[in-house]
Amino acid sequence: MAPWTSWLERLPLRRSYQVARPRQTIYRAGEALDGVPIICDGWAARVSRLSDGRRQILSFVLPGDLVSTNAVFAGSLNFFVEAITTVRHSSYDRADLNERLGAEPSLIKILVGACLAEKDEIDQLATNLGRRRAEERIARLFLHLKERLDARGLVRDQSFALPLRQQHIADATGLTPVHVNRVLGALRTEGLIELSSGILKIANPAGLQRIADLR
Amino acid sequence: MAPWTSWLERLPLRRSYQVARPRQTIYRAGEALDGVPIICDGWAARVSRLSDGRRQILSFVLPGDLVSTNAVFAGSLNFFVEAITTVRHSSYDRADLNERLGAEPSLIKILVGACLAEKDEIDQLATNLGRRRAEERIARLFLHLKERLDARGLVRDQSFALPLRQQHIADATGLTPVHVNRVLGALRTEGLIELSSGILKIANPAGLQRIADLR
DNA sequence: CGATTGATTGACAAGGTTCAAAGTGAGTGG
DNA sequence: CCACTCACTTTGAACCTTGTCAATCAATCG
Repeated sequence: MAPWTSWLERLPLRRSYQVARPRQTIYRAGEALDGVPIICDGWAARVSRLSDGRRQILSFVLPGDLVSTNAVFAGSLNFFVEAITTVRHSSYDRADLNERLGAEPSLIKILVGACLAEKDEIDQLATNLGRRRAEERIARLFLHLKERLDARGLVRDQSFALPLRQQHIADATGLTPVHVNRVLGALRTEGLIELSSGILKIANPAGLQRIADLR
Repeated sequence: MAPWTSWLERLPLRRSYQVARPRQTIYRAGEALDGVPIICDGWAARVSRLSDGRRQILSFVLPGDLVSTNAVFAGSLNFFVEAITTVRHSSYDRADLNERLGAEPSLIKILVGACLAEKDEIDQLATNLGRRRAEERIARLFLHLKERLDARGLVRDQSFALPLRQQHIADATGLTPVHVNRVLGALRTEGLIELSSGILKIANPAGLQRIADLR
């Protein structure tokens, strides 16, 4: 994959930074959104909330990520954005960005590609939630995160910083925190992962991939 | 909502029709796709398949629908397309369509809008699969289909043709056919729906919406 | 008619949830 | 330095939703 973020970093349109503390809601579904938000630093999540408090994490937004390509074209979004760690974020001015896009067709191509990739990701997520069991979902989540972080050079010796609470993992996989805890215990016991104090090590990549049903 | 399909119908680019029989795979994930397929007649489904045979229906494609806006920009797709009923379908030539898009900025707007709507739909699906129970999922599926068919004038007296087998409903909601059967039984018993010989009647819309957690 | 496909039902198992309690670890203030 | 708090993790037991297996029933079709 091409360096995932270069095109974003090169755009000289960035506005002032904002900082959000962990657990803070950065954006509320439906709110007017003047800019196109990107996460500069820290982890955030796209979240769907049900009326009775149930939550589904639709994706994790990692440093350098556009929150969603939707924001480039639409003035509001249908999901919440929440900070997981302390998050530094900023926005492109939508008008500026669109002007820029008009001038550079190659940028449009990249953006469209990102949008299609986002769609494929959600299709994947829906498939995982609908048809995979707890162990599979969690294994895939970890491997997926590892892949994304690897592209950023944030993985060393099969290990990376994982700032997620078990509640986050639960909300991302459609499970309860208690069950996440048990599955993590099992994965640990089987020697597939080591997870403590915010560091996840994929101790047995092949084994985890087998569980994740990844060829 | 604007007439959902007018822009598609007006494009004079349509190619020859093809016909697929029920249960037939119209497109296989990864296959080269020269055209941009649309469903002219009948119901199809976007389907994700796991290696062990599990299946997840990602969306139902109704008459007049583009299968996916992805096909406008990409030469292959990451899901299967399968016929549910007998399906008449055809494709726009991608080059033709793109040329046309270049000439008509308004068309681009419509297409981008459709793409964003597709993303929101999948987000919805993921949320349903991850965080809602069987009854909720099925109730929402029915109400969602009703809404889409209503926009096409295919709903009369709260009733519409539903060509789905219980297996389809199961694959769309992440359940087993047996459990779908039981939930349908319950919904019938509670007087919320009437379903037989391919006709679904929403007998108690308010009640079903309550179950569906739709305000 | 036999064959096939789908719907329905029952008995049982399993995966996951709920509730509740206890354990752990990192601040924080005295 | 200790006690206290807070957020999170871990564990157990009971429970519930959904899945599995298997059989029967119903409808359609050549």
